[in-house]
Formats: sequence, C-alpha cells, structure tokens
Amino acid sequence: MREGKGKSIIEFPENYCIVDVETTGLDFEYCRIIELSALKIIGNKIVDSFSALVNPGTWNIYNDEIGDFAPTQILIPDFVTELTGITNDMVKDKPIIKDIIPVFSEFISDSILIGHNIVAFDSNFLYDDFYKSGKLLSNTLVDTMRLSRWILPDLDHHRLSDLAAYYHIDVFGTHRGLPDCNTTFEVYNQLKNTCIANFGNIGSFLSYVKSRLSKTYYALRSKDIKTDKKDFDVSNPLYHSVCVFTGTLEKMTRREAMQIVKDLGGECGDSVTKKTNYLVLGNNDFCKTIKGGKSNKQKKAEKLKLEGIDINVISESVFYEMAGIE
DNA sequence: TCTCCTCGAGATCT
DNA sequence: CTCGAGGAGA
Repeated sequence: MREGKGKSIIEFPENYCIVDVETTGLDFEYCRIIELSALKIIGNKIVDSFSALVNPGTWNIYNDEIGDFAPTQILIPDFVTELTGITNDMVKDKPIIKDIIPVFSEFISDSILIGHNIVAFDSNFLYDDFYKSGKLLSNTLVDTMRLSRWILPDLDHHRLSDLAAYYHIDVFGTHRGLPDCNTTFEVYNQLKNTCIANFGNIGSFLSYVKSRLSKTYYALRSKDIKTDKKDFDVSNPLYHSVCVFTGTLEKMTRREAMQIVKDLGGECGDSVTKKTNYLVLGNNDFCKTIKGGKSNKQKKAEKLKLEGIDINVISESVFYEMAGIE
C-alpha cells in the first residue's frame, strides 16, 4: 500500500515545507481535500506560502431520476463546516484537486514535509491525489506529533491544540490551512528549543531516539541485566542455575524476572541449551505464530529432557515460589 | 550478534 | 501510524 511513499524520520531540518490539509472527513477512501496549504521554510525562516481552497469534486453514483450513474457533487458535512468554517459555497467555484496538484507539487518540490500527524493523515490524502495525477509523493516526512511524543513524553495528549496551549502559542483561527501551518511552525520551533534544553543538543537527542528505537528490534538479552548483589543464598535452587523465559509473565515483565534471577546468583539464558536448568513458562496465548500451545523454547526443552539433560520446565508460579516471592 | 517479523494498545487527523 | 512486547533464523 502506498508504495514509494516517503519515510518518516526524526530530525530537525532547517529547510522544509510545513503542510496541512483540510478534508471532508477522516476516511481516505470516501473523503476529499477541501483546502491545501503549505509554508516554505529556508534556513528556519518562512520565505513563501501556498494556500488553495479545493472543490472536493463529484461521485459517480446512481441517480434514480435519470435511471443511470451520474456525477454528483461531494458535499462538505455540516460538522466539518462547523470545525473549519469552510462552506460548500466557498469551494464551489474553486479548482478540483487534480488541477492544484501540479502547482502544489512544484511548490514543495522534493523538500522535506513537516506537519502534525502528517505521516498518518495529510500525506496519505496527498499521496492518493498525487497518484491519481500520475505522480508519486515520495518526500521525506517529519511529524511534529512524533517529535512531541519523544520530547514531551509526560504530556497527556499531543494534539496540535494541546501543544499550542503548552507553549502558549497565539492561535489565529484553527482548522484552516495556513493558520494550522503557522501553529505547526511555532510548535516545531518550540519543540526544537525544548529538545536542546533537555538533551543539550540535537545530536544527543537523535542518538537517544536511535538507541531507543533499535532496542525495539533487539529482544531483551540476559547480558542487559546486571546485579550488584554479592552474598547469595547458596541453598536457593536458582543460585548458579541457568534460567530461560518464554511467553509473557502475568505478574511482572521479563526484565524484572531476569533481575530476580541475577539477584539470587543465577544466570539467564536467551535460548534453551544443554546448560539451561529452568525454563519458565509464561502465557503464550497472544502469540498466534505458536502452534499447539508450545513455544520453540518449550519444545527444545522437552527434547533435551528426553535426552537426559537436567532441565526443568516450570510454571510462572513455581518460579515465584523458588525465588521466595509471594 | 545481527537482521527482520508480528501483534496489540494507544492516539491523532477532518 | 508508532512503539514496545515477544520471536525466528543465520
């Protein structure tokens, strides 16, 4: 879907275009753009702007009176007019999107596009209309909502209005193309300021994000868990044992469970081997790829046990008993 | 150790 | 769409 669409990146470019679209609704298939706006920023300064009201065009739907399919004007729902102030009258003599795309395309050229929720919303409407005009929207995207979630993680919400309020940005008319572009521009600059204030510089922020994101690809490894304990209870069954987990634990995260093992003088393994002493079974229900209710780790553990290896497959509750946890 | 996959929860756009 | 959780295979 939407092949060749530009990538979403976490960055703070100095040259870019802020983009905002108003539409007849949220649905990509049935809704249409009614306003298309953009600001061109070079060296952090606004140097140009673009804004156009758009006639949403027509649907080819069955007309009872004519007894055939006929083009019917797509209307702006009342709640959208309420929200944006854009009426059917305002767009009725405006060009359709197909006639605006070439101008808009030339305006943005190949610059990075920045917008609030642009990755999941604006860019998809634009991509589809570009596509219908035989063009590919492949511009790289920077989403201020995504930036905001990294830079202001404690905020309850990251809507554009929330960020405008948080930064005390004066908003001149909301839910219209250019005003929203201007708000987004202000928000972007403030996010950059906060970023530098909190991380020292953009570079350390970017490497923080990068390391955090890459961790989502790398499963938790036993080497990530360290203990500062020295005096261990040598009678505890987990002492000097090698413990492996599979599935999701009910009472704690896997990281916490691994920490308990290490604190008791045990070791954790990332996979079941001949050195493994305990395999702790969590819940596998969520995992559709596991057939027959057994993970590969459990199958391997049972195979090794048949070969005479001293390996015990235990439940989560037995693990807590062994660890001395209520 | 590295690369890539899948799923669910949560949030935002008009 | 993003992120964090768990996973497979080489």
